Amino acid sequence: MLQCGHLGQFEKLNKYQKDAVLCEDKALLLNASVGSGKTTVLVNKVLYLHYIKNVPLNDMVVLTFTNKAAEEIKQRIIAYSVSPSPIDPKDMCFFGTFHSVANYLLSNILPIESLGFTKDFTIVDNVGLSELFESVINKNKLNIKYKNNIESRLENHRKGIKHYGNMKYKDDFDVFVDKLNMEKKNRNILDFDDLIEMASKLLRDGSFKPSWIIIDEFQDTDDSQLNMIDGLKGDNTHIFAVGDPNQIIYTWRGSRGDMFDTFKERYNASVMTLPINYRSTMSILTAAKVFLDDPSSLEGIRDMGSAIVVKRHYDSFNEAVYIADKIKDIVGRGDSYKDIAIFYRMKMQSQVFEDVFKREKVPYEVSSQKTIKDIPMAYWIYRLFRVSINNRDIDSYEYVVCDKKYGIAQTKKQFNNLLTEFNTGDTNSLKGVSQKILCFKDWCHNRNKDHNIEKLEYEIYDYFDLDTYLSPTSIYYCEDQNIALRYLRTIKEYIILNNFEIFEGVKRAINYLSLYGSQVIDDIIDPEKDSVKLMTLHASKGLEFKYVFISGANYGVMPLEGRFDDEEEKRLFFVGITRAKDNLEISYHSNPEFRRALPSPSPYLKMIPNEIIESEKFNSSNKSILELRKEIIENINKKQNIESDKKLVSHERYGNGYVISETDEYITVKFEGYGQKSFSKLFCPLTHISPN
DNA sequence: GGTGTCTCCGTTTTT
DNA sequence: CGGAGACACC
Repeated sequence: MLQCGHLGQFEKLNKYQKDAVLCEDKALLLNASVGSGKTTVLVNKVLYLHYIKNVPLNDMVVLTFTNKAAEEIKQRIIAYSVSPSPIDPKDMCFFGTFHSVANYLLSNILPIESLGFTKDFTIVDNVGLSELFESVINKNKLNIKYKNNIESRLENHRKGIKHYGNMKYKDDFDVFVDKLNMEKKNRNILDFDDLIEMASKLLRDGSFKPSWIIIDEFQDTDDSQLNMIDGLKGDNTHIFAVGDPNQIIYTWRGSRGDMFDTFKERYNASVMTLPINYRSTMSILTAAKVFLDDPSSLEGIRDMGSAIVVKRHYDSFNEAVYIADKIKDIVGRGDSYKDIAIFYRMKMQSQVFEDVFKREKVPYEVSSQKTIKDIPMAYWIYRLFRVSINNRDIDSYEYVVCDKKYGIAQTKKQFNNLLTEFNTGDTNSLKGVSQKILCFKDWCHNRNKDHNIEKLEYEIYDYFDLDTYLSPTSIYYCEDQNIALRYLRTIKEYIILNNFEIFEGVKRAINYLSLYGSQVIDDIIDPEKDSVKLMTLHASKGLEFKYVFISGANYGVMPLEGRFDDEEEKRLFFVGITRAKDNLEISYHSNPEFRRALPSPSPYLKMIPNEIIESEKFNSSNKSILELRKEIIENINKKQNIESDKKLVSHERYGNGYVISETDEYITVKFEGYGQKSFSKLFCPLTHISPN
């Protein structure tokens, strides 16, 4: 069977990998060491089952945690598609994240009507969910305490914990939960958690039972996801789970540390291992092994390579300057910026690098967990479609009309007038965007079928007359137009792929895309950029780089002091060092700025054997360092002043103040005499005042 | 509106 | 554990 033509790939698999691919046990747990080619095994498993064992692709469910992982798997499978029996991407409809598979099942297969919803439900993102909270509270005049923490209170509630913390005085939270669930049914909307929960519930007594369930990164599974797997599993279903218990770094967000044991017991699973690491030099692996309970589960095949560099810097600023120089060296010797990454424990640690790299002209990119909300144009279009496909989605109507950049209503009064008109639904007297929204369905149905669907994005762009809202004079015009067209193009591609009728297609595409966040348009903003990558240790999981710098490995930072699971912190450090292919450099600071950090190195550094470490002497000859520091600090101050002068706000209690910082959900304001205060924007007691 | 008491948060983040 | 913020009570 191995000589089978289109599986030449098999010959490249090592013994362990091959065994795992060929194993047909009812339940198999593959313990895949770091860098051991687990995705290769997963992809080959699917190909083997499909081409050799004749299991149809749409009889397999392949589950991942991120869209990125799902896309990679699908792409690699397509790449092996061969001409006598090419793979139709449509057959991989059950390949995706837990959420997207749940979405597919609920909108196509499962009887969601029995839970009070219809198949054309809308998925709300977290912003939409917060809007819903607000409207439920206002509508029912509920007294809810700790409004900033509603989400964690809901999570507790779901787990059966009725009281939040040690809260002494009761509020209307129970009523709130009931009303919220009612409102969801009224509006026919589901949030991310609902997708998994409802799908699991309906799968359990349903008849959809695939032959194979394949799960990637199994160590990240949480209880609700395990429930969904349970629901999918029928008497004849095979389960194949791949993961690495040494890379459990997400227990704080629900993944369970004992998931491997649970799996073994519940499904009576056999266990195989993938021990061979192809990625890193022996020095790096030797360091990594120190952090494993069972070092024998990780074998290397590369030679020693360079020693691991451990360096002490005065502080993070000096380190940033030093690394900037070092990066220039590396690039000067022929490697690229994109071969280099810098990891740290906390997001705030990126700032120094950003400031210094900007000044030193080192191209860099901070891996920030962007949501679609961070790309205003994309989010606006998304909300425009939400209300266009569901006219009862008043929250979205408000968003579209009142948005400061693209909206048309400047005041609450103007909005209320527009809303009153909108609610009449009189498409003849309405004008502008309101009319377009209400007529969108008819427009789709009456659209000239002869028009080439390949141009659909431009048709829709013109239909909504988007140019009006993008204001052609704005400096963002071109970028916004690109983003808008890119978003529309993605919708079009989805419609073409699935051969949907236009309105139905848009409706489904919007749900599908809301599970994709900012990735929908990211690649146009950030095309294969050759830049140094800055990210947290958490964000580094799954990636690899030729050069890895781990910054700020001080006592108190790694492991981070506080109520933390030290074992998990250790695994996090392990994840960080095993990203390095050739060179690894770890630093700590003798004068750390972080409050809880001590000037001594992390205990983890002392665990690494001395013979593979090269501790360079601290280089203090850089004369311009003080000047450079001064210049950068001045720049930062100047920037902050300009920004803060612009945004003046007023608060009932604290009086006037200016905005220090602002995110999607929170706004921080400095008041005279009261200092800094942060507010949730949703329940924001602030009003803007003009600078004069 | 002020004061004393209660309660939470610290870090990481995907869908 | 300690500080900041939210809440209750007057």
